[in-house]
Amino acid sequence: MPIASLTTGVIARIMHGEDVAQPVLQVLGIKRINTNSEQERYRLLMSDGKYYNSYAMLASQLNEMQQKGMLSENTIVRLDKYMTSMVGKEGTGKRVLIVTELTVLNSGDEVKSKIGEPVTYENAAKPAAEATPAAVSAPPKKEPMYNNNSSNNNNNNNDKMNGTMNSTLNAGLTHPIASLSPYQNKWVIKARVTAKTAIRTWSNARGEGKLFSMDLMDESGEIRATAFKEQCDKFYDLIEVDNVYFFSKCQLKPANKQFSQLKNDYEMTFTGETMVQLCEDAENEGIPEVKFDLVPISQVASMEDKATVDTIGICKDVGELQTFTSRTTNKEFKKRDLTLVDMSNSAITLTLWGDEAVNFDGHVQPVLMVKNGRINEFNGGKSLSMGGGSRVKLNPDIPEAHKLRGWFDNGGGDNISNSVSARTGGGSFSTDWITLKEARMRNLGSGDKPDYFQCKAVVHIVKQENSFYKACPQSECNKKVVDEGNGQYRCERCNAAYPNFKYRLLVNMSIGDWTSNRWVTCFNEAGEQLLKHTAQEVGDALENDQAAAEKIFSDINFSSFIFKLRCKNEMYGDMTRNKLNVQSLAPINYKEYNKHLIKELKEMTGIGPAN
DNA sequence: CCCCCCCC
Repeated sequence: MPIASLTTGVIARIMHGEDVAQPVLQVLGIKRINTNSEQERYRLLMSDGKYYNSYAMLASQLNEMQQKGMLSENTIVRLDKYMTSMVGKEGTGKRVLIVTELTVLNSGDEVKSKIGEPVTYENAAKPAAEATPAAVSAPPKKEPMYNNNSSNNNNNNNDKMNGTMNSTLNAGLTHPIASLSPYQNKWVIKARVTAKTAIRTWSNARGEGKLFSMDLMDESGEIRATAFKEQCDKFYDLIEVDNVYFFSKCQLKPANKQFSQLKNDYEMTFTGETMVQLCEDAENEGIPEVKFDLVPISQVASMEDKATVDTIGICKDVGELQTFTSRTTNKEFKKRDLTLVDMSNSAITLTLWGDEAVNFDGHVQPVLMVKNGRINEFNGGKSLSMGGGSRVKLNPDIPEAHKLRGWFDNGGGDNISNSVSARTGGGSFSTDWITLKEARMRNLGSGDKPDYFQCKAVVHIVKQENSFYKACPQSECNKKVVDEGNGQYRCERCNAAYPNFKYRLLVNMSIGDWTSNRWVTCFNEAGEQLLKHTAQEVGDALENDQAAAEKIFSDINFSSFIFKLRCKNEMYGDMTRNKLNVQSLAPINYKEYNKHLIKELKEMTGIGPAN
């Protein structure tokens, strides 16, 4: 590669405020800055062959280039994106150059030496008519700003800041969120509010107050912003989720990763000088909407405990508000459980917390779209809980939501066959993958308590005979009834006779995985899941329409599922038999199943990537 | 300057 020529003298122009596209510079040195946090920051000594600038910073998203050794001494680079800003107190501050995008044109080894005899740019004579940055001029106000409150009597200062922001906006000079850092404070971002918390109060040894926080997003990334006390009151009503705003004059600080899952090393705090201005729809171009990777509820059953998931469903049932005291923290919590259903004919519990639980009105059975719902496994069932980065959207205006609405309003939710959150008594740990052969070899089910495991298996034979029974119509009683032959059905448990009964399923079938095959029993709910028909439909078909029954049963032959099985020795007279009951079955989620296979392969061979 | 997301 020929050695690229430097843009001679450009550093003086840039540092006096001129915006020069793609200057070519030489790196004369780079070193890590000591910061209070663990954040890595690098300071560059850059030369244009005539001048050098020792106050250049590498934006943290470019740290990797330094770590890879791409920015060694003498390297020639092209600055594709950069900005300058004042650091430190007005008047005494230094102007720094922040590099956010760069391309290496020649490696340091290639160039070998320093080009020219550069001197500090501060020795350069300022241009006669200095190109003033647009941001410092004060054009007339364009729109009302939500800026300092009136208690700040420095009105001049306010006007200047209004001018600053508007003129920057007029010039289209907003900054990408990814470029924000504590090292420069003159910026305006244009960002969509993707989430907003309720106002929360705190009281601790260091004082008390209130706050709310919000998540902001643009094309380059996302950041959390928090407004305390006065700012909390001032901005809470103004900020609406999904709107796009211009923000400026917030304080940046390193994000505490323990509490934030947003992809940003920093977070920001509103200050007395913070300005927020609504950006009208017409100007929103390029600011992305939140993406929801919607997964059918049925699939959550085969996802990992503690993972997060996006899903959408109808709020079919709303639980009462519950209050309890945490045993570990002694704190009181409020929660409300909702039941979401979708067209996978599956139901899942979603738990709301705090004010969201108190204020939730689900009696109109709205559509709920959940972003980053946290999966909790409990006793073999999976439920969703709102936590850290979770958010929920009511009746979103998207095709999926309208489809669900139509489905549900036409009775779609009446025959939910799969309850993802149903507890199967499996303990709070996640279910182990065990093959059918291993289950035998390990004598699973021989202890006092049943054993639970899951496996991928194919349906071999489903027995039609005795696959259903007539049960007591009382909702809490599923006891088999005796047909008295006079149109009455007697339940021994309730000691009562009824004119009706309900069908219940008790399906025996042979399933096989790659190691072995076993006869297993599906009780009612699992049976409905398996046969994809309600017990009523199956019973009707078996009693009245043999051809329909034949189809229901043959349709599922050789289908594969992830089976969750309960294994227990049971006594039949003086015989002990090892019984397997199907707790639930789910379509194979290949992504999750492959994860399990890869893990197994790695354990067997010791070969493979970490994790 | 918050920072808990719990329970069965």
